[in-house]
Amino acid sequence: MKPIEENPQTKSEKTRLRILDAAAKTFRETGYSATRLADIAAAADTQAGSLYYHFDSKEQLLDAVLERGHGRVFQTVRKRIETLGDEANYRDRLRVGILTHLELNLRHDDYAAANIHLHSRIPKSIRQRHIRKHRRYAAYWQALLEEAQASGEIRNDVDISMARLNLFGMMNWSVEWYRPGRLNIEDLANNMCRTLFDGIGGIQDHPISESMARG
Amino acid sequence: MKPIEENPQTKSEKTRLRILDAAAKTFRETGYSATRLADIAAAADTQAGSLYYHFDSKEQLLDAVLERGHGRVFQTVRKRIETLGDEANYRDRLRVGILTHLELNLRHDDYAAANIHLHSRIPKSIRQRHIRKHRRYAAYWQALLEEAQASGEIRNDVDISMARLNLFGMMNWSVEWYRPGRLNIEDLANNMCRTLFDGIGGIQDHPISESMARG
DNA sequence: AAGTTTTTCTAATAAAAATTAGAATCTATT
DNA sequence: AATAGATTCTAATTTTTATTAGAAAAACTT
Repeated sequence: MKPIEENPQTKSEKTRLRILDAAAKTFRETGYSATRLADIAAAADTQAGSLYYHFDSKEQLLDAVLERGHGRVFQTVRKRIETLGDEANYRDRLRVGILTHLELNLRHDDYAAANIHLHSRIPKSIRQRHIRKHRRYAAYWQALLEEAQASGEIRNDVDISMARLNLFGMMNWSVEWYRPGRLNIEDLANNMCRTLFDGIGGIQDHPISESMARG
Repeated sequence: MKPIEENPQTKSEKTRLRILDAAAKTFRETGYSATRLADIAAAADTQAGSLYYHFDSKEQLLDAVLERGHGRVFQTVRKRIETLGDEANYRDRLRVGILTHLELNLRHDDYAAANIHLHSRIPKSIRQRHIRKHRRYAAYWQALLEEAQASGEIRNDVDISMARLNLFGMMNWSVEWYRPGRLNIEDLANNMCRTLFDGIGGIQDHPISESMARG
């Protein structure tokens, strides 16, 4: 099987891509185990048997979907942040990163969303490889946040790993609840960025509460 | 089929509960579609066929797991917050709520975690009923946050629905990454609470950035 | 246009898993 | 200890789905 072309030319390549799109969409909506090849075929307007001309197995189809999705998110996020240039502050960089991550996951890209959706539920056989990729992506954000802390834009008492996990939580959970239309993705990104940096608490100081004091 | 007893007495009730525990654990770890009845049976130390003496179908098993899990989380969170009494401030109430939610989901309760894990991927046949329950739980937190805002502990310009979704994101995503041992759940809860209220940003004011200014 | 290659379809086959039936075992009651 | 009822096991059966095989159709070459 040839690698997936970004710009399919031949009929075969176009069909392969159509199938892959259908697979991403269906996996995302239904989960890996619960989707039948017949579902994917229907979404791609073909027959289950025909899929085998382009892919060796259901598992390989999943592998291709995850591969493609992950690559695109990482590349796009990095590129858009780099475009801001060196003078940009970290808060802006992070907002752009958040926006890009959300746009890909919520609007453009079933491939990306499938990655999140299937996160911990991929069959063992292909898990290893993809977990490694997730780690690399996490490491990228980790570095970004650490630089932000070094620059003073994040307080020194903040645990960066924890901050990253909280941020990923906000972002990735949106895949579960977000539905297009009602809410603008840019607003959502700005909101998450603001919540992360400034919190939602009032201006006034909070007295240290009991359970905090003993901790 | 009788309702599930909280304190099983008869042999039958005990076995039913053992099976349900096994189902919750397995569903949580593997997802609904991907777990086989044989897996559940193995975890319950019995045979696949024997499950049918206690449950009518795999689907009914899932239904029972979700039911039980949801009920317990909601009840426990509410009770522990009420225990704080009227004089408690909202930040403390929320911290206790977060802690309880996390404890149930990360440590005690496969039933609870299965609820989150399967969230949007429950078979249509039983989805409706459970979505209604999730809504009720969400409404409880929504009210809590609205009261906090009314009391002044949350800024007036904060969109409470969004804040709730962000908080749920932090909490529920932890089910994907948390593994017992390394990190203390109380620390985690305190951290999330602090991030939500105070953010991670430095003390100094941030100049309003370009994209914010035009929004 | 005839023939060749590529692609897709239809209809088997095979594998996996849920469910059922009936025999076997266990538990409680007398 | 004998019996009846409850529970569990084993071994089918059925259902569902992935996968394969071979025929048909489409596209391309000469």
